[in-house]
Amino acid sequence: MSTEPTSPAVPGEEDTTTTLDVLIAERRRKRDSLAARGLDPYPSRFDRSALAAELHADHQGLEADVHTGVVAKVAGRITAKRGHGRLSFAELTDPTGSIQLLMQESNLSESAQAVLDATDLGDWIGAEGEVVTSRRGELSIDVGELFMLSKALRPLPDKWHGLTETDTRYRQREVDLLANPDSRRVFDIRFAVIAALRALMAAERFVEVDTPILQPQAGGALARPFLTHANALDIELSLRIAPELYLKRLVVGGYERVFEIARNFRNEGIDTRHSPEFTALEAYQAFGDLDDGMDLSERLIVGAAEASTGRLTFRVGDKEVDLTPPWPRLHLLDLLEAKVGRRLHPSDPVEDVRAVCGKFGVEFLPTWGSGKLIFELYDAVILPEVTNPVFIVGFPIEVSPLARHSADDPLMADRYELCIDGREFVNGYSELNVPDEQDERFAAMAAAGEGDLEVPPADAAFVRALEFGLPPTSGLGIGIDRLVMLLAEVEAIRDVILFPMLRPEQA
RNA sequence: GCGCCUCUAGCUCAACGGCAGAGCAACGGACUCUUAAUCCGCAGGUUCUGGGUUCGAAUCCCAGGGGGCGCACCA
Repeated sequence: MSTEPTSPAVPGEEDTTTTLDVLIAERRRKRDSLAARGLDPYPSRFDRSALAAELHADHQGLEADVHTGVVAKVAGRITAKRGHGRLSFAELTDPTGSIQLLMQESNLSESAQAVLDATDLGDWIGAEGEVVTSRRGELSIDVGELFMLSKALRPLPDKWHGLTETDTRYRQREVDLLANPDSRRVFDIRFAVIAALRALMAAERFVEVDTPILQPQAGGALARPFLTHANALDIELSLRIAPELYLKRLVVGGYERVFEIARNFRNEGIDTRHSPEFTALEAYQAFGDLDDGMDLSERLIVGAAEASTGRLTFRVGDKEVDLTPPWPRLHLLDLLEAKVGRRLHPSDPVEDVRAVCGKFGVEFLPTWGSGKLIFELYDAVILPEVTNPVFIVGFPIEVSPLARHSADDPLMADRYELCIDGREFVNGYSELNVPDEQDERFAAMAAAGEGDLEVPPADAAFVRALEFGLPPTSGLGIGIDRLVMLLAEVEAIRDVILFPMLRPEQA
């Protein structure tokens, strides 16, 4: 035991030892003290016999000071220590909860005592002993053997306040997860949602597939892609912005029900609701139309909510959202008529629709047609009013280049969006399966959006696939991150993404 | 991209023009029933970085960096 060299050695020589260095050195010293006794501070394995939650469940309602005669081996991180001389308490936390370790010097083996002396908050510890209750009635392990499973060299954040600095929480998510139970709760919901969606889709006889992320031409949405380069082929590639076109090619190929839980990449703004990489479930169902798609959306979201949280009502800000089905299905043009006081239609002269936009403070570009303007009006005056889920049905063809036009209206598409709390959660439609029409729409888009970085060139391979015949198909996409935000009741998309994109740390 | 806010000990936060402090964690000590244990003692700082104003700057000003929020684009 020696004093740490914390004082400057030579005048003029820079002393860069920080508090953190001293804390780490202290933990290294304890680790080395174990090694010196022949105790491996990083052993290869440990046999756990019980989880904290199991112990609490199996020994409910015991009196104080009870000896059960049951021996258990537990493992986890030390999250609190309370020493009393020759008696110590510690809290050991595993993924299911915490269990108290009761350590009496008289009961501890010699090696257990050495491990106890070398234990800091944050260490991975294994403990073996009888399940008892303390004199105050707390369920505990009366420890006989104690094992260092992995020595933590860095100190943990404050046990009471946790880690609050958002920067650190995102950059060192592992620390956030081990220090902040609420962060763990959010991600538990996320992965329960994804597992539930997979199970629900399997039950609906959808096949899960995976399609290229590196694509010669990103399509299926309007967005600026990330670009990269393939050395072997010496070609430019894009990261996908949506899996849509490949999935429909699989339906052409005979996969009548397919889905992909797809990471998509869009090289655009980052804010509370947008992340450059985000996750969407896209599903395509042959012989279905938009009503089948809305039915499926409803089953998936209700099922995922129940499986991950057991609830159907959620707080969002100061509002409550109720997901209890069935959800209303309302036509976009009807809603707009009620809101703006006149019936609008994509066939209206563009000056008329612009006038309505002006009246409601909706800004627009001169290149936009009546259909796009109607969509913008919807975004500005309909969406923000929505709280509980509502399917909004019928969108202008002008903003739906991959959707089938309505049977009775060539300027409107059989497309719907599911809106909750002012946001779009699902976008779905009856797929356009007429190859010539698709080709024309690509060409029209390219012409209208010349110079626009978001408009992709026509996808010839996709059109060729349509020429082999795409059956009538219902397609939909669900934003997983937003769904998790709703179910976990958090405000920022970065709180539901484990390692969100940030500027790299300075060296 | 533009605007506003923020950065102090390992963590959580004070000090807001006048000696940089507290709690937790650490370190030394007391304690066999605590559970945010308690008590005594001790230590811990490039106040994000660089300039400037001032007798004096963590504090005010300028520039830069990280992060957050809002607006715009987008899902």
